[in-house]
Amino acid sequence: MDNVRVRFAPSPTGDLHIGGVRTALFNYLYSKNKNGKFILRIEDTDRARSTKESVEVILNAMKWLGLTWDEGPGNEATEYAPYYQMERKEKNIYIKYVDDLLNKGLAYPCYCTPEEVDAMRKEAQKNKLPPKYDGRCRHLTLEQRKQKESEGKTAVIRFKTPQEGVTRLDDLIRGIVEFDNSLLDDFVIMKANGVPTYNFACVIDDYLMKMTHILRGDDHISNTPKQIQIYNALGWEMPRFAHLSMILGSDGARLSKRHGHTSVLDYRKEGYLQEALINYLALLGWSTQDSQQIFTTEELIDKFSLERCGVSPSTFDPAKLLWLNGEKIRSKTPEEIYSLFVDWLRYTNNEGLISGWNNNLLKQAIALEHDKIKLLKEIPELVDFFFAKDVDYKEEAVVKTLLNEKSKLIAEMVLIESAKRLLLKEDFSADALEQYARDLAKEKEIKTGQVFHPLRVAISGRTQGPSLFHMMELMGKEEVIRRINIAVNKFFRK
RNA sequence: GCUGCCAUCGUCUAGCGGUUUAGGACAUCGCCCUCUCAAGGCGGAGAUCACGGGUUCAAAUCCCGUUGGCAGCGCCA
Repeated sequence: MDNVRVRFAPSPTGDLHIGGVRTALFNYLYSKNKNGKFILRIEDTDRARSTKESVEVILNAMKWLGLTWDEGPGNEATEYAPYYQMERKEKNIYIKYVDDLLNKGLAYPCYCTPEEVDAMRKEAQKNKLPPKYDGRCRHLTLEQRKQKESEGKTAVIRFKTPQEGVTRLDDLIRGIVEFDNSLLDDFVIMKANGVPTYNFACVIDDYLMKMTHILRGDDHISNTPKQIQIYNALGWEMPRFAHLSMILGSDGARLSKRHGHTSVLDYRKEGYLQEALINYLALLGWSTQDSQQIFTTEELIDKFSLERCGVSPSTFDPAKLLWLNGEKIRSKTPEEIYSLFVDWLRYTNNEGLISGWNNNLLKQAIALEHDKIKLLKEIPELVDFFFAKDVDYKEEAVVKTLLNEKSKLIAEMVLIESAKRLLLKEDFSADALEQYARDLAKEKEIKTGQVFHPLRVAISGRTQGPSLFHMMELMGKEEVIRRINIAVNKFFRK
């Protein structure tokens, strides 16, 4: 099939979910792999729940993730606006086909109230039958319709669903699935307010937009027979369908707020890289034969295929995402991480966190902590001591290392000696400093650790941190000695 | 309730009838490296392939059933 055209069609009624992003991603990957087009269509026909904010969230998330779409209603040169169904409704795109079906006798107005329909369904369910609208308005005469309308009743338009035979779906992922037509009811295609319903607008747009493949969540599979019926009624050729497996939360239920972050943008706020999220999501429901885990987005595009999409649902695992994020960060240069970090500060309005920090020092500090960063948001806490005027001595570190009963005297000696001797040191490189520390240990007949640890705590205030001597080198002689003296004054001067 | 989908280590998965003592990854545990924390390296534990029947010389792989999970059943999308 040439000229593959696929779409992501979210409804703007809330945040963009992980599950939605996965669907968008697979559509995107498929289109790019086939050298086709990826389209974004906002399904905003639910006037009560669609919000502008939600549209913004979707658009921002898509852009952040790099899931750019290739087309829109306008002819903008660089960035397309997506399609909006309500805009298309205003252009009378859908009504035309509603009329068409009405004229062909394949649809009819229904005057039943929602309450009446609801009662029918409940009744059916009570009798262990599939809940259906019973089709009572199907055979209303023109006379009766006029009567209803004169009573001021409003109508919805229902589609006349064939009640016999089966509707067969040849799904690209799941194979052949058959649905008994007797289970379908005459569903609404246009609401009383003149807005088309999802199952209708979706078909009209997919056809008009020349979609070749519909990749969507498994939860849509039972909508498919209805949509197939519309295609048939209109005499249209169908796209191929492919239903993706669901993503569940750790408790086996569909992913929701209870499982932590559900909006993609929350992950951005946490300091995840878009490529980590992309890579992780690609692994849910898709795999390569060799079970490769780490991919660049280009590789994903290159290797993606529907044939290798799985059928069973998967559980979202935050731990693996976190690992992947660390992997992605580690694969970057300190310079790149710095720039990602600055973007993150701007995005989260946290620029204040590094006010007064020397950029160059920050970059080098990032280089020293390179392997440890799992989330961008961790960077400040990892390196802030480099920029502190007063060393913030973490109590635990001090007690454990400096004031420990057994090594207190040694720690004091090491610091006092170091303050003196380092002052005279000309070569302040990491190598030279390490040599100095080892020599001191040897001379005083103590263990190297007994020199290293007090120095680390005195200088940084903590027991953990970057390589001690690189840290000292980066701080410079003056600052190191200043800090050692702070520690001496604070803990050893009576 | 009805209908549909699904079922391999805790999790993501490889596997499409014999090459499997079921492979990889995350998590977990241990060891090594080491100035701490990481990262990295090595290794361990972890799956009677949901269960029960078939088909076959041979089944995780094919068929049927059971059970369980999930989804859908709107003038929501």
